[in-house]
Amino acid sequence: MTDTIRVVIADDHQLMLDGLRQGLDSLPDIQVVGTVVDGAELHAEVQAKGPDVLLVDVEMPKVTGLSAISRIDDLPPTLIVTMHAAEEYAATAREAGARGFLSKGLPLPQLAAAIRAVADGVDLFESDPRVLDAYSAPQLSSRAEAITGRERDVLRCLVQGISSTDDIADELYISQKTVKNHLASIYEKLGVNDRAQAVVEAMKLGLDRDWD
Amino acid sequence: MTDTIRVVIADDHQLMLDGLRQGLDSLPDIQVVGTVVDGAELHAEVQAKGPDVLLVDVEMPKVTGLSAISRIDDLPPTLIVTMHAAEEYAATAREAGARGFLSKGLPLPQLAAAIRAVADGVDLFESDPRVLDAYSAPQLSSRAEAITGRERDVLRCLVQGISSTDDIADELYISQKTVKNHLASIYEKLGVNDRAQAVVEAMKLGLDRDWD
DNA sequence: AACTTAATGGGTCTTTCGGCCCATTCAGAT
DNA sequence: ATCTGAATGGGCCGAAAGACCCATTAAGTT
Repeated sequence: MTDTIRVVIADDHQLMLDGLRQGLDSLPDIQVVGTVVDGAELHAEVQAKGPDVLLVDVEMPKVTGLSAISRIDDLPPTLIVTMHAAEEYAATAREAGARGFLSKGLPLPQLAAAIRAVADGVDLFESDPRVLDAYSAPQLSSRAEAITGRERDVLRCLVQGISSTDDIADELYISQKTVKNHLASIYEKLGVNDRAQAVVEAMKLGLDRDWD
Repeated sequence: MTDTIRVVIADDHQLMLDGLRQGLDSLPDIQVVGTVVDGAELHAEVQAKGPDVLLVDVEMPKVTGLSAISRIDDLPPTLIVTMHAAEEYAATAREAGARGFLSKGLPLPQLAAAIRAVADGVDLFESDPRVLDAYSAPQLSSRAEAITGRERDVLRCLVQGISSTDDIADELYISQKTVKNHLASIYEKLGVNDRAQAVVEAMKLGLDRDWD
């Protein structure tokens, strides 16, 4: 249902950009559509990509994160991240139009939760921190939500390399026929028509993991 | 052939840790086996995990990266990373036993190259920067190396969801028979016996991407 | 009480897949 | 000049997979 959240990141450290891109892209509901290393390029990137959420580092050479976002007319929901736990910028960040203020000391799942929250219209400055709990689990797409528990078990077998009907049946203690039935349902729900494609889709949708 | 390089990372920013872990783990030849947020824990982690390479941030609260590594007896090849391009620490880093000194402004592929280089015994302080070029491509495992170009094409079709013999044949402009031949070779080389397992292995070994 | 859905199972039929035999061509290495 | 390996192709056959019908049970919902 929920479309994937398109994110643009601004940070002067390329390593941080690459790392965040990998981390966020690995989640089924978040997609990094652009990165910039300088506040000066942010404006153009936002216009070009039209992201749902902006992730901006305060500390940047030339144009700081805060002044960069304050000069964007149609600012998408924006999160400010900072190296230091410093609250000093928080007030200014809020004035500049940001929706939240985070430390880089947070683990990635919490960042992801914050992204989902602001994408949903939440203003983290005004909210109880506990609202994040509601956004901690990745939102699966409608296709993925339709997959039942037992079907997930079958998919997990597949991505573990247990691919033959017999082996899956042994693994799950059910008959070969039931395995085939589950697979047929999976094919229909994912819009595929064999095991190889099911594996690809399952990984793309993140159905292979039990949620962190 | 080359075993995967086991890496431990020390950085006080959890986000950076999570990001790097994702980024490096996505490479077929590098595996992050441990992370610490504080220099104080580094010693214990290194003893517990016995990594091939250490990746340490200089700036850390309590115990700095440099003092942390200098008190490790059997120091593995170590790279120091820093936020600032500052050369000030470089000399001290070298004395503390580090093999290289990098800025966080580098893109991830270059970090990966540096990791492979030091894992191979190279001392980046003493070497021409061009040595990194030799380590820029991920080292594929022996199984993966055996895969020929055309077989890779077939694998790429599979991970794109083109899984039936007919579709692959159309995609690659060859006969169905040739597709089956290539698949048979792939199965043998990867030690699998159907397309679904081949997809899983291809993704695990990183054979699905064209190298960055 | 009636309804839905998940999970389990059966049967049948056609298509596809994978294993095993083979040949030809061409490029590069010895 | 020979040899090897990659890439292309053929045929054959048994086993597996996928598509299509179906039923039963148990757990929730309304």
